[in-house]
Order: sequence, then C-alpha cells, then structure tokens
Amino acid sequence: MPRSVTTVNIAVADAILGQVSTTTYHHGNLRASLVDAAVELAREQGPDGVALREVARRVGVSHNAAYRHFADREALVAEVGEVGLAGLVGAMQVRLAEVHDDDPVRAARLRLAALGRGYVDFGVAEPGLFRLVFTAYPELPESDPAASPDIAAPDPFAMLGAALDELVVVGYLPPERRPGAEVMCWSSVHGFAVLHAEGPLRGSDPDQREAALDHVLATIDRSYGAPDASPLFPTP
Amino acid sequence: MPRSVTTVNIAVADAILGQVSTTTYHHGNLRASLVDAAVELAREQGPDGVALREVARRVGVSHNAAYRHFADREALVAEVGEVGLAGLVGAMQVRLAEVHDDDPVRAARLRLAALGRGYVDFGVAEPGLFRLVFTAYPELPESDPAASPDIAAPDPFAMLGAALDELVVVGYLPPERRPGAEVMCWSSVHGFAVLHAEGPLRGSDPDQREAALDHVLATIDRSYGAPDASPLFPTP
DNA sequence: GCTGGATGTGGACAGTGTCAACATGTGTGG
DNA sequence: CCACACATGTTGACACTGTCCACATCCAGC
Repeated sequence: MPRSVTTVNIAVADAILGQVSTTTYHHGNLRASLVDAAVELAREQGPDGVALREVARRVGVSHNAAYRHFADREALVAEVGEVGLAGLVGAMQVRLAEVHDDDPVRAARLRLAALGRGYVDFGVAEPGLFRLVFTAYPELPESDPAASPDIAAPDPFAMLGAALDELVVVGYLPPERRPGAEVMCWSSVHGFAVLHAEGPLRGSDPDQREAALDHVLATIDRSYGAPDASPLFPTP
Repeated sequence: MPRSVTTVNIAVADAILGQVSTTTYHHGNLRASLVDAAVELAREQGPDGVALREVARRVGVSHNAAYRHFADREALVAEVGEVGLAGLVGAMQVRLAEVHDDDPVRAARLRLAALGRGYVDFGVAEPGLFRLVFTAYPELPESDPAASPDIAAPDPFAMLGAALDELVVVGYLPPERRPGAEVMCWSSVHGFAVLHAEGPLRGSDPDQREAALDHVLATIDRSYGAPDASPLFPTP
C-alpha cells in the first residue's frame, strides 16, 4: 500500500513546514492546500495555468479529489480570484498607509493617488493573479456606487469611491464634478495596469513606468482640482 | 468513399455562397477559410474558444489540415489577432471620418476624442476579438513613439500619436505636456474599454456607458488645453 | 505520362475537465 | 464499545484538446 505511505509522508512534510496541525480526516485541510497551489499556479502561468489535475498533483493527491471541495474548475478559480482580490486591496492599503500630510487637502489628493499606485503595484507584480481577478470579477451593479463607500472596505471600487468623497468633503473636488469621477479614475489606472502588466507596455523599464504613472496620476489630480492647484508631486 | 463526397459538397456549398471561385489544390483556399472560422470562433467565445480541431470541423476538413498552413495554434491565433487589429483600426477610422469642424483646433480635439470612441466601440461590440488582440499584441518598443506617427497608419498607437502631435501643432496642447500624453490617453481609453467589454462594468446600459465615455474624453481634453477652453461636447 | 512536392487524412499520445463507481477513514448513535 | 453512515479520497472511463508521425492524394512541370 504505497499510497498511504505517500499520504503519511505528505502529512509529515506539512507538519514540518508548519502548515497544518489539525490533521482531521484524510489529508487535513485539503481545501486550503488546493487553493494555495492554485494561487501559485495562477501566479506562474495566469488563469489558464490553473489546471485541476496539476493542482491536485502539486498537493500530492489524486485528480478528482478537488471535486469534494469545489463544484468544478470554475469554482476553484473563483476562490483564487478572492485571494487575488485580497492581494490587490492589500497593495492599495500599503500605499494608503504611506500617506502623511498635515494639510487635509493634500492628504486627500495623495490618498487618491496612493490607491492608484497600489493598484498598479499589484498588477505589475502579479500579472497572472491580476488578470485572473478580472476574469472572475462579478458584474458591478449600477447602484453599487450609491452604497456608502468605505476606504477600509475590502473592495477596490469602494475604496476609490471613499477617496473621491473625501476630496469633495475637503473642498478640492467640486461636487458637480463628482459624478463620473469613479469611472474616469478607474479606467485610467486599470488601463495603465493592464497595458503594463501583460499588455504592449509590459516591457517598459520600472523607472519609465514610474514616471508615466506619475504623469497619469498628476493629470487626474489636476483635472479635478482648481486650475492653479499646486502639483501633487514633482514632475521633472 | 464518403469523404470525397463530403469534400465535393463543401466545395459546392462554398461556390453557392460565393465564397471562393479559384478552386486550386484540394480545398481551394484553406488558409483563408481557417482564419475566417477562427475569427468567428474568437468572436463567439474569446481567445480560448479558438480550438484547432473545432476550426477544422467548421471548415469541413480533418484536424491536422491546419498544420499545413500554421505552425501551431498560436500562429493561427496570431493571424486572428491581425484581423482583430484591423477591425479595431477600422472602428477608429469610422469615428475619425465623422469629424467635421471648420475650427482647426476644435477639429483636432474632436479627432482625439473620435479615436477613443472608435476604440471603445470595437471593444464593446467585439469583446472576444478585442481581448484576443491584446493577448497576442507584440511588446511595444520604447522608441516606437519616436517614429513619425501617421493618423492613417494601421496601428492604434501611431494614430494616437498623430492626433496628439496635431494638437500640439494647432496650439491646443502645450509642447511641454506632450510627453506622457500617449500613455495617459491610451490608459484611460483602454481601461474604459476593458472594464466595459468584459470587466465589472460590462452590464452598464449603453446610454450610461456613452455618458461615462463623454466624461472621460472631456476630462482628458480639458486636462490638456487651457483651463478656459470651451467644452468639447455638451455634458449635462 | 510520370514523378515530386504540396496538401490533406488517420492514428496515436499526452494532457485536460468531468462523471460514476468504489475504497477508506472518522464521528456519532445505539 | 461498536457498528453504521457519511464525508473524503481513489480509480477508471469518456470526451475533448494540441501535436507528432506515417500515409494518401492530387496538382505541376518535365
């Protein structure tokens, strides 16, 4: 019975790696392991790289084992999408936390830019996951933007809405220009990320990309504030 | 020999449909037929939908026949990408041709907006082809923008560059703001197209989408011209 | 008229997702 | 305490994919 030996070895290996302690049932927490492996595969090869059989193989379990935890491949991919989305939100929060400015207006403007930076950070650093997130992304209902946005919400769109609301509250963005701002900002940053992650601009060197992103973020910032507003950051 | 009968029937059907008259070799022009079928498949199901065997099946030829004309699946997909790119350029040219304005400045501004409209037109009308175009798109060299852009070139990026150059020549876009404008415009419009074609905003109704695009194009236009420039088009 | 190279066919292999039948271990009710 | 039931994992099969190889066919030019 070489199979059970293998299983035991894997359980031991997991224990050594400190992955899992609660060894219930056969494998322990197969579901989580499968998601982990699928995420890794998505990072390496993008959405199409997430093959059920390869995932099972990496976890050391037979093909079809995944069917006890996921209805089909799409369900597993959706789970990976959740992980990717969390990563995207995390990258945005990292940039957000870096913003420090005593002037509330400048702070609000910098926060909006920070969200864009984090978004692009993630897209460029994890192109496979990034694309997967947006192939599995649920359709956004029209009324969603009306829901009170929260900059701490685990949802990029809600974070963007909150940042824009803050720009209005702080007096930088005129209220009459608020509608439509979400789509404008999202489109610009998303397009930038897509073009640089896996699109025609994927080869740009980081410095050039950084400068181009500065330009985009500064343009958005300038287009919403007063014409004579001070520049957000130095653009040579 | 039922196979030859089938082949003959297909040839007859093609003749009836007026597709092909020059019946050279076995099939006539298998290559073109394969590309046609592959394009159709890409329109229906996106890049992953173009399967060599299904393409061959639709053309009425055995699997493997395609290997006499394409090195592998990727080569066929690349060909489909060429067709898709031509469609994208065509959509941009359609919008471009609609621009009529005696004021050369307004004409130049409207032309830039027209390129964006055509781009989005194609993305929303042909989401499958649109995505395929940008999965197969070649990496753009850094120096490409330096090449003299031509608004009639069969290349979206060159068209954009030409439109921006014209904005400088005509005195609307200050030369010092010219660098970086390509990426800003491309990102905004590409992101808008992606989000609305297959992304989270794919469910937006056409009127709302049109209004949102107006907003994006107007914002770009405004961000480049003088602060007191007249609005490009009425935004309610 | 015949031969050679271009073109299309058939079969095979490895890979994939998915279903059905089977095996195994675990927790719980008697 | 033990046995049954159910959750979990395995095996095998089928249909589909891309790709390679050997073979068949057919047109062109000598």
